[in-house]
Amino acid sequence: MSSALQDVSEVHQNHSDLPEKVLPGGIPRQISTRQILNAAEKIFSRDGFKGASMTAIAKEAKLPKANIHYYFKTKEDLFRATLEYNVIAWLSDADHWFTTDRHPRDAFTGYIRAKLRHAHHNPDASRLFTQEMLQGAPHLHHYLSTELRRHVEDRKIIFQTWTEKGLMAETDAAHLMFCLWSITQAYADTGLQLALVLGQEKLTEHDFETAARTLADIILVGVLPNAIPQ
Amino acid sequence: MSSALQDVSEVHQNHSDLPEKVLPGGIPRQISTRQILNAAEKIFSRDGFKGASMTAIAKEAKLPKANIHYYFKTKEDLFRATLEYNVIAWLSDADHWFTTDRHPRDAFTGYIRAKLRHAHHNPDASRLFTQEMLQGAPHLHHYLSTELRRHVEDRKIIFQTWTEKGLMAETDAAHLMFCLWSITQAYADTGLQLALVLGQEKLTEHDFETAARTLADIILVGVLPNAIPQ
DNA sequence: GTCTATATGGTGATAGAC
DNA sequence: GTCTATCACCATATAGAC
Repeated sequence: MSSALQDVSEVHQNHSDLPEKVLPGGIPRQISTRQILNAAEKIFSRDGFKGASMTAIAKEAKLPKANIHYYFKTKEDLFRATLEYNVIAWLSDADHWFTTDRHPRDAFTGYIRAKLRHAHHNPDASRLFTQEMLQGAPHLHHYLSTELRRHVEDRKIIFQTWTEKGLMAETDAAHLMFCLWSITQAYADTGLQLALVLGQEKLTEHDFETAARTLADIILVGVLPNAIPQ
Repeated sequence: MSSALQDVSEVHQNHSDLPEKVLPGGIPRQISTRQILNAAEKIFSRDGFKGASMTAIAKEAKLPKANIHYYFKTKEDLFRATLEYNVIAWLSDADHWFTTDRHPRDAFTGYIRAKLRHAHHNPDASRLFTQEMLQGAPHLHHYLSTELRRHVEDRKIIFQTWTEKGLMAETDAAHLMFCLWSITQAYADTGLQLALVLGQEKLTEHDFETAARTLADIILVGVLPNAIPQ
């Protein structure tokens, strides 16, 4: 299942365009496992690891409960597989926007828009990640302190380059990335509730557009140089 | 229990300085219920509504499980009470910073610092709120579409006044508040995991200080007028 | 008011027929 | 590979002794 960990650099709107080979085994096995993983993503994201039940996942996948245990021995195994297959690839998906040859203006705008698109189209994967973080990231501990940490370190260097070129104000990279990450995360996880506060039924494409623009406006002005407050 | 819904305008670091009368009944009942509610806050915030067990809450509260059911008839009742007692008051706690007579610079700085302090000192209440939002806010539906919506409407008017006075750039109030809210929320809910990414054991006071400063820097420059990007 | 003991139903996991 | 029937266990909730 380690192939699911590799960086998926193309932007995709759902999992159907992931390469077939990420799931091992024959065709019938692939169909069943994918069905199960998609169901698991939905149920785990809504109820958390403890709160989710194998019965609910089986019902969602329209398969007998025993089949789930045939493909994934334990609930724990299924959860890990769901994180790896549905979440981790998605996590680093918007990252190709940060390269030294880009202008920070384009990089941040592009990143924010890409992440918000993901938020809109893969709300379950996003919520699942948040659930895992809320519980203290027991399964992602290693991933956070290695791969994700490396990502942040890379950003730091790119930001420094931009700052030296005079393209960007001096900012703490880790906290800035955390800001961007948490806001886009929030739009995915609690967009419906935000709509409630706004007095709407649900978030429209237009709201995501407004969100992206407001966010980019705030971040950009705050991050680009030559803007002195007060 | 409706008295717990009222606005608590003073900043407090934990629940011990809430007025005694928010919990009805005699002294022994007060002691037990508070013990239970604090335990419930901790367990529900970690495991969610479905994931939490009455056994775990009882163990945390150091009381027999039957006593919990004596004071709060069902798990559902306990959850509602926990939200109302531990969360809703805390939610509107940092709001007194937004008044027309303040300069937006002071208002935003004050709000961010106050909210981050809460995040630091009441991580469980914060996480519990996030858990509830993740599950679609089934218990807070009414609160979101009435009281919280009114809060956002009030902010909108204050921001407009500031904009007219030339103290603030024109910004979408709802999305700006959502930004502020979600970031501070994220520091409370996933601060430990952020620390992991930063390569530390836990978030120190110094990190919260850096967070507050970075955040205020970004937001302020983006929100105050006369700052033209690029 | 407090707690022990228990009723009733749902849980993850498996054995074994097909 | 698939699914029915069933296991041992843990959940919420309550009855009734103190």
